[in-house]
Amino acid sequence: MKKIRAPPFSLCNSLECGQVFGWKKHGDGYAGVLRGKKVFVRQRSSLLEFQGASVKEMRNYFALDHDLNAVYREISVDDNLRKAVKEFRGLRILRQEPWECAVSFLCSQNSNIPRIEKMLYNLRKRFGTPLDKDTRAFPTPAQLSKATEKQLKQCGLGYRAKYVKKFADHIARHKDDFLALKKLSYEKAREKLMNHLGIGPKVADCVCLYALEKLEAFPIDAWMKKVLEKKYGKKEGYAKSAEFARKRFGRFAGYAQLYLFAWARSKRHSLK
DNA sequence: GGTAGACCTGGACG
DNA sequence: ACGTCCAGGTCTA
Repeated sequence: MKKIRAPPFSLCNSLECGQVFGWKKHGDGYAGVLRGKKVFVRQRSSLLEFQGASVKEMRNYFALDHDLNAVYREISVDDNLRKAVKEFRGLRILRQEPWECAVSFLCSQNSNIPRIEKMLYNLRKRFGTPLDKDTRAFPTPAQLSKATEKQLKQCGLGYRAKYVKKFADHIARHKDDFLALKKLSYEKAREKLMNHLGIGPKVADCVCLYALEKLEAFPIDAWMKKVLEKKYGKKEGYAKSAEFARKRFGRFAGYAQLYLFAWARSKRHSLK
């Protein structure tokens, strides 16, 4: 078992806050797939212990280079944030693989977490490369583009099947698109993502934040809408609300979003 | 540029 | 049991 010291870090907060869908509880840790390799990871006090990937890959994926204390200093501008940070300390915004992240959030629309997990599980099971007898990698763009819309529907995607199909076809033909997006500004990358059928403001922001390192992205979903309304008196549309958030929380607004999201979803706070 | 309805599906609720 | 509602939005009109 390899080890990295990583304070402040919380593995369960990072993997269970809803930013990523591919990890499964396994014994005292989690099992998942990273860069096509099966990985097991667990936390013991401030030590991140793992096998299946290199130290460098884990550092990068878990964003151990993010200076969380600096982030906290910038986003702790009111009581809501201070409480959320206190409760979810160590939660990090991961560097997900953009393709998998985009498909995940394409599937997430107008659905719920158990069902999203089921869709993604079905996609892996049916189209992913086997790694061992009970693990499959997330299907590549080429693998998914070979799937028919009907097969995708059989995985439970519903009307999202068409979106995923079209997106897979495009990415399979333009393999470097995500590399290019990473180099663009947040605004440009977001605009390009939104050109795809099925990717609107929210999904685009999720991909920007969780996979393209655009930490100023502030995805607004149903939960964030409630938070903005109940805690900040904001009832405006997406663009204005996001602008408000970026102005208030600064260049790490995305971190503020994820902490507020986790905090709202923990249900210890009435938002009704 | 902003806003109602429809949309696959399955689990929860009455 | 069985209809209705709703869920991490987006498209279309």
